Amino acid sequence: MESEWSWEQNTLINELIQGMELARKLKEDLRMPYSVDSRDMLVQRIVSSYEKALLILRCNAPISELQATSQATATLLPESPISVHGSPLSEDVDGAIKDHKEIQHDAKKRKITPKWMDHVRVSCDSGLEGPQEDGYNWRKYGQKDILGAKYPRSYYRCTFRNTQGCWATKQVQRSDEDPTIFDITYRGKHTCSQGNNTVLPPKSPDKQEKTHIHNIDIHHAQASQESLPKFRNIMSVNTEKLDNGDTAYPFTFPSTSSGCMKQYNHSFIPLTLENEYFLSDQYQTYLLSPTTPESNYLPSPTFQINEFDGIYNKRYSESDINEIISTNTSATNSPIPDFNFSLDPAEIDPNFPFNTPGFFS
DNA sequence: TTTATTTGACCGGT
DNA sequence: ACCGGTCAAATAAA
Repeated sequence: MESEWSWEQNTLINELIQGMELARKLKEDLRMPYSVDSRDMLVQRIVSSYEKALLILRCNAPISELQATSQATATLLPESPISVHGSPLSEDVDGAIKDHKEIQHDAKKRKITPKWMDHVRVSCDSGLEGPQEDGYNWRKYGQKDILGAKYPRSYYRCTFRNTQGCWATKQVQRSDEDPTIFDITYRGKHTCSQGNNTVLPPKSPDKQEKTHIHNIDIHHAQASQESLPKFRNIMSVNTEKLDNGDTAYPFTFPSTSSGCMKQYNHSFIPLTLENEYFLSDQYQTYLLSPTTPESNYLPSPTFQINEFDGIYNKRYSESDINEIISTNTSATNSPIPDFNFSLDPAEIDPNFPFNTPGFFS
């Protein structure tokens, strides 16, 4: 928790500094006669930076505060999950209820209590394979045709399930109505190092390259206003209040920080900061600004809940053993967040109490 | 050779 | 019996 907090502090400072630098760039840019697009992009990035910073602050706010906020604005479902989603489909609501029941049922059976669940809606146009990049390493373990659904549902589990006992899973299903939209259901919280440190373990250079190109493409498309890969991230979050009174606070950045978000006014009210935009303008399209590549690796700052005390007592397959051995070597690398920012004292108002006690309280 | 994906089989719940 | 979720052998990709 200590290192996590530190990470959040760093990220917060990073975002604030980034916002400040971008604002300065914008200021310079305004003196030039060119590139309105560039200005738009800068503004978007500034907004995004402050948005994330505020999100971090918010998620570290006292629980009661968060609760009050969410309950004041959200339409509550029966059984109390504060369900929020941007989907116009009532199916999501049903799914949330159903999953909630499943969780309760599972809790009886296996003594494993997934604490929270997100429903994230991501869409992208062609050219991108789908919402696979959400900052975590997933391993596909199944695919199933679902009754009444055009497209099959894919099942993923955390790559580190066996090595670190991380039981996070997700399901990805392409929307019937809009095939460019993927409904992603997250189950369980990451207890692996990528969840704890909220950074990805080092990827292979190859993968890093791919990701980087991916981001560049998005930036370029936005900057040039051509063939914009419209990342419409309609986030929805489902917070469940559990029997023991614990409340887990979902928090997730969009799988990409570039794109366009839309929220419908009849939907539930998410807890996430993005949705404050939706509240202020209930049918607003919000363009997420492109940010630095590393910001794409901002997974959920984890409110660590180690409820997954179930023991993976199934037999290991040969590939699993291989996975354990091979992944352990990389896991010991202790990935260190690469924030790629520097604190230039000259750039910061020395009177600004970044490090005063209580600033991060 | 290692790692990830595919896909039919299997399982438990309804 | 049906359905959704998971397993694991086979296969593909790196």
